[in-house]
Amino acid sequence: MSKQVVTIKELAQRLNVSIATVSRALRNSGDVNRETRERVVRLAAELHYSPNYFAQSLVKQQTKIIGVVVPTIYSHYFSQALCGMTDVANEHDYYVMFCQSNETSGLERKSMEKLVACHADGLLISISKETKDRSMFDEVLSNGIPIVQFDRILPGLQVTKVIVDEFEGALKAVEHLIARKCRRIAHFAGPMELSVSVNRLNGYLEALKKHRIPVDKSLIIPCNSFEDDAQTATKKLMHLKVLPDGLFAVNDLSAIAAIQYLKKHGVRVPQDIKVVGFNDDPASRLIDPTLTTIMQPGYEVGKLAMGVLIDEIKNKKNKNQVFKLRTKLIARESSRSRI
Amino acid sequence: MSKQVVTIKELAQRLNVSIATVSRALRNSGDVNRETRERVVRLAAELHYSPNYFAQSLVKQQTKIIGVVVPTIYSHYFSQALCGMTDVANEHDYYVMFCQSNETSGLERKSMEKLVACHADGLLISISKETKDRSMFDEVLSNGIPIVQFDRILPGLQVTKVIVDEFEGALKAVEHLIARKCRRIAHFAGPMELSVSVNRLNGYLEALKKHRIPVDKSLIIPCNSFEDDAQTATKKLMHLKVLPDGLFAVNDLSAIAAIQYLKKHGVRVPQDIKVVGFNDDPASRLIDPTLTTIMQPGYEVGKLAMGVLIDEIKNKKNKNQVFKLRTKLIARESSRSRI
DNA sequence: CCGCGGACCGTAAACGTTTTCGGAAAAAAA
DNA sequence: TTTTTTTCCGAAAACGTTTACGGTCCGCGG
Repeated sequence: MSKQVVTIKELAQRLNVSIATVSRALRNSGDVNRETRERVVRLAAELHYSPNYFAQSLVKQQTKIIGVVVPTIYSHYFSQALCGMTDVANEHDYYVMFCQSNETSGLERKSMEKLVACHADGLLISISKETKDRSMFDEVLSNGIPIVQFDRILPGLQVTKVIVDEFEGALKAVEHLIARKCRRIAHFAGPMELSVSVNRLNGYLEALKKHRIPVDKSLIIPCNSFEDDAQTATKKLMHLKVLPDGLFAVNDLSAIAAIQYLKKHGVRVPQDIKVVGFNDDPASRLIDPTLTTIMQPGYEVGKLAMGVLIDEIKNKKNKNQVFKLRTKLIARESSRSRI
Repeated sequence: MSKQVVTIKELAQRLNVSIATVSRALRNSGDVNRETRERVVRLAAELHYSPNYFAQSLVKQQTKIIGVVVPTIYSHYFSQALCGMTDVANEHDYYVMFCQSNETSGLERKSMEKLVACHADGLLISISKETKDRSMFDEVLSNGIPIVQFDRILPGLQVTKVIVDEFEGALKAVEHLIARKCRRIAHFAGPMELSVSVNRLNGYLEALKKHRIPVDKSLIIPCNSFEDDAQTATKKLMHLKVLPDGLFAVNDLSAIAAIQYLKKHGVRVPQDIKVVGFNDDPASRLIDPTLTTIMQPGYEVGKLAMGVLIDEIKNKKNKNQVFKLRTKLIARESSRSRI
């Protein structure tokens, strides 16, 4: 930012009026002669004057900046959410300041510090895998900056949360398998530090309980979303004495990796084992067989989170609510009963 | 932003020194007694003081904000680029203000206006499909704000550009097919308003020319990346008198849609027709057969673009250069010659 | 004893706005 | 004419910083 090109002061000088008048004319506030106003407006347009947002922020005590910090944008779900957020931000003339934690709590903290330094009006956060410590969150809050958590939640914070009903989604997924006569259902479980993984596991357990299927711990295999991990998990699965007839994976990528691996080793999907994923990743409709999955409304999560945050900012009120969005089961070939 | 929690003024009062001293102590500039400095620093830490970024920007005449405007983040390639950008921005303590044009020139213009209003130090832009008009770009430039274009370029602007060598990538792709004995090679061509589509088409034509294969216009089928469009394109393809033995698609999504459609209609890939895509979308390694494709270094594009922009800002110099990154061919099953 | 340099710190201007308050002039009412 | 009201506009403070400039005090050399 080299020396501002045209300021309110320059306009004032050129028109032989005070800067106050110029400001009033442009803001359309207070009294100013119709003719004067027109002269001001005309010259402003002519010189492409645009007010310095920061100077305004200083006196208005608001920046119209929303800080967004996500673990990584490199995931279909978070892309969708960011999309929804910026769309809503645009409607309300807010800026979105984008930060990534790259799944580390160090970068997450640094991002939050930068965000309070630039006096963001509010923060939208989905925590990293590492995050345990709430001190930085408390500090943000004590600075009077509202936070809305979405998707990945740090428990214990008195703030509004926008989440997806993972539990119910997982329940639906497993019941879908049970309805298709699966009785030995395996689960690829995500990292237990993440609330979403826990919720999906709990949904799995609840479904079994509901249908009086005993829990077999050897069928619950830890798996960190990464392709390699999913392959090892699948290998473990295939080495069980009795092969399961169903698999509920914590996300689509591991489900897809599993399917690939199973196919390569002569296990047929869905005839021998039916598979359900989670996320409705674009890839899920591209593999063979297409993957049954649980759709999470990422775009809606983003829209809603940004919406309530802006609302809280405007009304200076922490609603401290939990918004839980519903998932949708999308049945495809990987769980079909008759071929 | 409710009334700033703790300001430099408050620190000064509490310590019975002037605000100038506080500022000097914290900035470590000018002379200030060691003991005084320590007292200041200690109290600042204690009260969690963080300077108001905007106030600083006002006097320093720089915001450390980089505006990024992309057509949509809802694409693997742009996600990667954004990722690279934020990583570099972080290293240099810059903010990234994120905007989406949703492929409309209206939103693109509005985003740019907002970005000059908040006095971003520089802009990183990949244009929308609609963009024809350069007036807004000129205005930004005339405000002294440097621009670096990446990926999708609006021709004629005297600014630095970071692009991928689409031409050479397409050339490689088609030569790969030719080397595998394809002689009737079709091309799904993207929208001609986009420089990238044009470059890929030209690469295709060049490859044919180089190997003295006559161009058959009926083999060049327009296709707008969308799934439906790709299906209609594939349908057209199958209705040709003689089926092509190769297909070079403008991007992976249309290639994948084509493969699905071909498979469903009994055409074998790669035996009957070999297919190459563009992008190395994660989906490309998940379908059956896995898709041969051209990898574009999205993350690197982002890193480089942000890097040169920051460099130009610091040195106040528009280098007006073109950085062309190389693609990489990733051979997979969809183009194998022996099965 | 005088003067000088250095160490330390305060005053005030500047950055570009918005907004309160009050004043001048014009118009209306008396 | 005088008073009141209205219309329009300017001065100045405020937002939270940085920084150029100058002042005070101290110690030291002469």
